[in-house]
Amino acid sequence: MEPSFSPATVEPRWRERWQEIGLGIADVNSRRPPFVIALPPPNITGALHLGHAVQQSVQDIMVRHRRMSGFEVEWCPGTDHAAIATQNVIERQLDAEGTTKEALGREAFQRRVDAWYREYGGRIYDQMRRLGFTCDWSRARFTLDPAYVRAIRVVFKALYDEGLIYRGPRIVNWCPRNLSAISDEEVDWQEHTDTLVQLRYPIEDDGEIVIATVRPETMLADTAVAVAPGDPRYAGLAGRTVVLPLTGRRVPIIEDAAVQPEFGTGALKVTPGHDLTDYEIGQRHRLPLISVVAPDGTMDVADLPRFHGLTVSAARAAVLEALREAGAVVKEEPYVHQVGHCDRCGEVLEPLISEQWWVRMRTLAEPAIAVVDSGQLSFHPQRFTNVYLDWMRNLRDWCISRQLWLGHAIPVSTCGNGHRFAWIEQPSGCPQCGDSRLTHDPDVLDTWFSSALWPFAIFGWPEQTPDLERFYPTDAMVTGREIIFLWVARMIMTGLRFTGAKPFAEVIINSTIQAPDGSRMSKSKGNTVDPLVMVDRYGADAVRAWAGAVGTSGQDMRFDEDRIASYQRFANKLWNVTRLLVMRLSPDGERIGELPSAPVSDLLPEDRWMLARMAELVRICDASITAYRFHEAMERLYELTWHGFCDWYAEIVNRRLRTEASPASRAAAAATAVRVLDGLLRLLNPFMPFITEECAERLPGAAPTLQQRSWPRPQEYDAGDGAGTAVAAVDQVFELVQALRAALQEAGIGSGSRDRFPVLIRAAEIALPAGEVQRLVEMLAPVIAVDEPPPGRRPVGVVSRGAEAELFIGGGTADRARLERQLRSTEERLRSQETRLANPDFSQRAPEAVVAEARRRLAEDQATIDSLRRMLEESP
RNA sequence: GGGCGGAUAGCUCAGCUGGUCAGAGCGUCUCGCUUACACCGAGAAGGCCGCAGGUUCGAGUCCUGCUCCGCCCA
Repeated sequence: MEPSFSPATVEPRWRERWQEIGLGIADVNSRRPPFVIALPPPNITGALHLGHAVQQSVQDIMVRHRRMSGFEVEWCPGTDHAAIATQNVIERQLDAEGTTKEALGREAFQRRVDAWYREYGGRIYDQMRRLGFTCDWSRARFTLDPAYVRAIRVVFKALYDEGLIYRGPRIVNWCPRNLSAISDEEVDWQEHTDTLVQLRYPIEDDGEIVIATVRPETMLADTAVAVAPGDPRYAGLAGRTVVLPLTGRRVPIIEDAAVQPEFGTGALKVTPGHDLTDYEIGQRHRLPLISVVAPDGTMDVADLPRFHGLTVSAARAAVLEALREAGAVVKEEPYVHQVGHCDRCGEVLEPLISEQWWVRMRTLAEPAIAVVDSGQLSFHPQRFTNVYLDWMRNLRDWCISRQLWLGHAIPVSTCGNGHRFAWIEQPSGCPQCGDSRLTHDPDVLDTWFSSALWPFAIFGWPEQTPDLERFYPTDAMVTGREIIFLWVARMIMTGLRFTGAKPFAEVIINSTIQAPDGSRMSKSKGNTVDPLVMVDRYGADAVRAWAGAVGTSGQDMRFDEDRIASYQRFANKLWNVTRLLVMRLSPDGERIGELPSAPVSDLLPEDRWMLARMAELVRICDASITAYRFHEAMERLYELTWHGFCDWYAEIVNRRLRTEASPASRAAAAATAVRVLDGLLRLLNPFMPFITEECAERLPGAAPTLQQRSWPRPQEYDAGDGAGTAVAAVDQVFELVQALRAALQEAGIGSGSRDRFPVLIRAAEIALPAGEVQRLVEMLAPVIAVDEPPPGRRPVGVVSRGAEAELFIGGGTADRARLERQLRSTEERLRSQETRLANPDFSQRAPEAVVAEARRRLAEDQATIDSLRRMLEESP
């Protein structure tokens, strides 16, 4: 084995092995209980980003753990056609070539898109494979697959026929660049500094009212002025008429609760055609709708040639200038507010009235609220339950149409006689009158409409396929919290409505990784981290272990590359402790053959200590993973592997195997070490699959993959009766060793000293025979135990929990200071324990076990103090 | 405006249902290339757990208020 672990040479080999044996491909006929996750489909045009790496690592950890626990695992991957994103990519290419999609025509454009999908469609899968994810690649789905398209039409038609999908003019977030509607959830709000303008509107007959606005150009479309009900400043004005400057249009003053009296002047210009809030006010008061902005984002006011055709921002300046001329401007001040941008192209969105397709959400939402409310479907961390419920209870109808060139065509046609109908198969005639003059709806569906069906459409729904029967409903949905509304909520609604089942039992929200300064990672800021660069730098195992350690903490986390590096070191450590055992125990230095098993009666205290610690670790890992606290499992695995197994146990085993210990002791050490390492590798496999496979292959009992081995059980690490005592005693010995090392170091003797110093140990409080304590201490510190003080040397006193020792270092180094320091801190702890016990309320009200423990510690500290005092008296 | 989350060693973070819980990694300091590992080993320093009250025998851990920071919704 090489002296250090090299991910770059090891990883490809295991990727190939897993592929060869079909790891991840589920058998629909298996008798094992199923465990199923549908991968939230990434955008097919995208590359793997850090968020994916974390989220998918979490899923792979879950899936690998279940596979070892006896489940038939189906982790179904897929990609999403991401209509707007893809269209933008292709349009940019065309632009670079000096042409446009309109010049190309729909068919040629579609060919370009298909070519793009062919070239990049598999890219993200290749990237996922580099991280070792064990998806069921044989079942990979794409939202434009024919079967998937059919599922979408079936859903659309059902909702349409039920009246839950309708077409109508309403206000939408309009992207003037894409010339398409955008859903509320795809609006990217950014802070802008604009000018808040106060405008004087004359009231008919007499008086005036001053309103505040950041969008003066939309005053051309005002249809009312609103004030808060009961606002004393405007008492009696409701019902009167305002004459708008510039247009001279007469509009009413109304009262509406949506008006915030503290904002601006407390009077609001109402422009239902160009503002969402105003639209709702307009609905309530039956105000007329006026549009002054065209779909391309220019002013559409033919009767006002001064403004007609200007862009909105040019019009803003022009209208303001005209208002100044008219003397209508009262005040202008800078104002910071949030402006909606297109998530995909960054363009400022224009709220516009537009004819669109909508889904009525109310009836779909009710069961989706109930299933979460009743606890049948739960969120982790739990607090996201309310985020979901609040949103669901205030749902607006969902705009599902997009004016794009690619995506799922809205399956609706209208015949020459005006009959409109939804269809599943492309129709040749009107089902009502047979007319064959059909016009298809030109719009396509929102991409989220298709993702909403993901958990069941991937398994062939609406056909009753064996996959669907076996793998649906799924067990868990792992995703980011920004996706709760976009996906999760919609999946729950459609799942319940169309399959009668909740699409997954649990929703696990993974942590969000922020840039090191705490800001959001984004491409535009250029502060993103490429997970594959991290893989190149530290290895896939390190990236995954890091993801496991941060992915389910429920907290946002600043990116810290050093933390990934620390898992690279951990992988190297694991490699080297394996290397140690292989070098000691294999004839060829490459692979350990079968080892004789050691009976419990042959185990030495440290063997039992190691086994008991291992059994405890298995229990902790089980509990943590079950509760989705992967960070806890990873932390404990790291801790015991490095600081339990490598630092202590392997050190001892190394010496036991090299010195002339008895054959029984050698066998016990070898068997225990290999058994524990094998267990650690299995526990670590979900987190770090490559390194663990590579190491496990060199141990007895290797399988083609660790994924075919079983998940460790605590009973495998039986340490015999009284293991608890052995653990406590060995812990005490280790503490004694540390105290000795510290004293030696203080005397200028490093741990690597070739000299061995005599030590006289008194360890009556350690529940081990004196010989055992001496044996362990001699293996772990540069000392040699003696029964009598050697003549002519002054001792250096050492006290630890349950033991004291005298070290005989030549020359007699002064060490009173160390003992005094230790005495002070022990006395301090003793005093606080004393006051605690002296309180009668404590001994009466606290649980007995707590009180007993306090007494035990008090006694322990008292003994330590006694030893320290005596040593201080005796030392010069 | 409403809601949620955070504030614990220099940095990034753990601390489950209140009783060693004051921790880890990185960084810093001191030794050491001891034939598994310098991607290492040994030792050490470093924090009144944001502030103020309260509940309790006992509070980073529960309650209230406040101050900053972040996110979501309107």
